[in-house]
Amino acid sequence: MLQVPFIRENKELVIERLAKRNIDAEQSINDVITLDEDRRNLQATLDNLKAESNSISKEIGNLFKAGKAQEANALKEKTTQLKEDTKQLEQELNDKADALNALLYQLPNVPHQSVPKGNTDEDNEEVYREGDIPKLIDGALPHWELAKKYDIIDFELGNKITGAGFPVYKGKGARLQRALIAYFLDKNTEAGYTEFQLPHLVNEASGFGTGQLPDKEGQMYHVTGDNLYLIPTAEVPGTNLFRDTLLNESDLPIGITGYTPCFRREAGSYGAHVRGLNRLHQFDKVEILRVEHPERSYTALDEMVEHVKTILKELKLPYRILRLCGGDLGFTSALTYDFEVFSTAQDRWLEISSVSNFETFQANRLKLRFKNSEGKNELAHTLNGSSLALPRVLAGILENYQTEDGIKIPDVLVPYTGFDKI
RNA sequence: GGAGAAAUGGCAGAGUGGUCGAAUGCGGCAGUCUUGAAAACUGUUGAGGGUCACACCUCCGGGGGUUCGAAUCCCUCUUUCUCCGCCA
Repeated sequence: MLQVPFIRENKELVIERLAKRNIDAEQSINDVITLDEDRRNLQATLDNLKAESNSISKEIGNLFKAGKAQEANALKEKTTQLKEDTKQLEQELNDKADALNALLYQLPNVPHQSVPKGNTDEDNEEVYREGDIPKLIDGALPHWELAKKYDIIDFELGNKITGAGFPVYKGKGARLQRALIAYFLDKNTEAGYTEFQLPHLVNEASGFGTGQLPDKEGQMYHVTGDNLYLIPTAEVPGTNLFRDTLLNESDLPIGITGYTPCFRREAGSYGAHVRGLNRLHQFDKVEILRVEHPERSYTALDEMVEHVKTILKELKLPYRILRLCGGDLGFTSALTYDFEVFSTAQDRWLEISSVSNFETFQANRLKLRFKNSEGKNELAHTLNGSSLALPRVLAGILENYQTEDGIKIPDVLVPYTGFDKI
């Protein structure tokens, strides 16, 4: 959620930057400013009314104590009108605040100046590319065929137990999956992130804190019996660790990592591009999260990008990095870099990581602040990224490492798998 | 799941209708003393809004209510603890 004082002081900039998302926000921004002004005026009036009734109440108390019941009762009558006015003003104030908040919830984060204007993923800007695209063997197969051939992932079995998008990993497939999780976690802790194990179900307040709620509940599975949501990413429980938190400046930066399964309804996204592991309802992901001082959050973003690069380099997978354009940028993000691995057998790029700086957008909802050097409370910046999302990495490995006599395991993973070939 | 108890400032812990944003202790910060430190003593020390600064408003787990007035009474939700049941 954007900060009203920021909007007030940077009106033109906000409108201009939101235009990168192809949003004409002028009307909304003007409304925000007006509603906020009204709200503050109402608040001031209400405060005065309250001050008056507070002092009358005090007086009544004193009169009773002095044994002047008659005078006290006379004063009581005076408060009747006050109470009515207060009630009415409170109602008006609530209405204003609700209207203001409803507007604010609809406004996405202000994109960073480097974000290119654009509509779709075709307008994303490639900023880096590394790794040679391997020459495939004759008769190279896409990963869903390989999964069947080597009997390591069973999609039909998942269909039976749950439904489409819930694959069952078997044998070396399961072991490779576990190896990847352990490898990613080790790389992240080596880089200074603290490992966490987080809940896989979250309450409404958490969904709200990271921006899934309100409005985007369609992407999450809802457990109605207990009014909880299955997490779509570790970002939700991970970032909400810091909800309603006041940190010391010396606590920053904070870096955590965690493995969780992720559950996404992906309503309406069916078609040719969702075969195999490309898009699932349940998948595994290792996430990195940071809480940063506003002055160095973009340095931190660069560090996270570099970190993910080293992992992909070690895995020897061909990848590229995109700076997302305004139209493709997530609602809560100011700047996002997507990592994509090249899937040779499918001849397309697969998104395997998304690294974002949310600046104060989440922190404002979370009330995540730190006490700055002037002793004032200031919103911190939050960032997160995948390192990495498992299924598409797995797809990339299966397809790019296939040989005539099996699938080779990347060298760095062998200590984790215990075998070097499937 | 059943029965009972509880939730107060960084922590511990008083407070059962008015002068309580809240005693006291610990902790923190500043000072005195000391070569320095400790101890002792003195002072200070919650958060949010608002203001140039004051004033003022709000906050005693969340929400609602009673009352001129609520930390205190009532309803409700959540969480924690104890006992019983069940259980990886």
